[in-house]
Amino acid sequence: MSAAHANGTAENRRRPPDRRDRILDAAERMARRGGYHGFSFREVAAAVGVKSASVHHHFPTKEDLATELAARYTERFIAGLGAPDAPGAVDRLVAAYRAALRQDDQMCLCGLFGAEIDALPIGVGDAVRGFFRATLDWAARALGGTGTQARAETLVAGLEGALLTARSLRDADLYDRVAERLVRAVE
Amino acid sequence: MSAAHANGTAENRRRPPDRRDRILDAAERMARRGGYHGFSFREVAAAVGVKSASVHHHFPTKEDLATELAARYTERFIAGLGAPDAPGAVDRLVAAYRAALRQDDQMCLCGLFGAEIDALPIGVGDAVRGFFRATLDWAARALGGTGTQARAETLVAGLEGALLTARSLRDADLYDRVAERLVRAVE
DNA sequence: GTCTATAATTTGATAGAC
DNA sequence: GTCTATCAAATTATAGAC
Repeated sequence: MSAAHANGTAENRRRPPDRRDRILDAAERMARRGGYHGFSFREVAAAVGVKSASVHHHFPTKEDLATELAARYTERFIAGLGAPDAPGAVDRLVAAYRAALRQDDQMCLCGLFGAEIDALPIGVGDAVRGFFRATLDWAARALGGTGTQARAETLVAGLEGALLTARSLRDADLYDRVAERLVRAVE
Repeated sequence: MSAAHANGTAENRRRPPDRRDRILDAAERMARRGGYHGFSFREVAAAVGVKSASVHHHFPTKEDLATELAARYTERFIAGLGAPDAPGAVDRLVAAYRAALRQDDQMCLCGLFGAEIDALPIGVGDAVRGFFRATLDWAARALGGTGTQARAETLVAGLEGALLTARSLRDADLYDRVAERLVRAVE
């Protein structure tokens, strides 16, 4: 891989985001509001300051764009959680969903895509399942002990639902109340 | 109100669904798959066997249609739960979301709309909040005791998230595992 | 890599005949 | 209440110049 294409490798981190990344940033913001059918090439292009044909150059189809959106979201989400066997792991998972609510003021991308799962192109659905598998796996390691699968499922599903419900009712505190009880329930 | 327009009153229940109801039925099925931006007047009309202009006659705008969709969904959902102070109320709530998963094979309409809440017309968003308030109120009555608000929030949000996650992973049993633990957590 | 231009289709919505 | 016809705008996507 040449240096020109190696954004993300050791020598090329922290560069200003290139056009492709800015397209993904804009598309993610819109998809986390209105879902897969809630954003368009033209809207994304306008937000970045280019034409829709340029977006198609980087992502030929909407399935390509949305699939990469979900894959990048998953990578960042899992990476942002840190090590599942380090102290305070469960609290970090709660904080990650809490940041979506209070800092981003947005839904979890894959939570929203998951709600539309049967209306998504195949590749996007697969990427969404990848998010849930990765997050459940991380949570199971973070919890440890016995019955980790069902306990991880309760925590992750509960946090997704708490985020969704808190946003619907515009009551951010609801998330904290639910999260506290979920954590105690899976301890 | 004349009898001809009194569908739903004591004397006129159980009539074959009229066109307006069939439009709502088709629209609900589509909205529970793809959300607000995942269905169109033409698709709904085709499913019912009429033209899109006829759908507009019953529901002038998409906001009108989706608002009534959410309101009817809420009425039916709450009515289907029965009395919150009768025995087995919590299990009936769990069964209601379970039926969406296993019988309808669909998302909760207001759960999906809730995930898109910031991208919805005002009236639809208000109706979605009405669903969550009504369901949380019912759950709080069903649970009784102390701390009913937070316990009801944990149960309802948890069941919404369990439905969403089980559908995403195509693992219906996940819902049962999560629901069992949620019920114990809020007992 | 971005642009102009455009194709082909779909969208929400309206006018007016029957 | 339903239809035909239509509109203006938006949609995904492609061709080809620069």
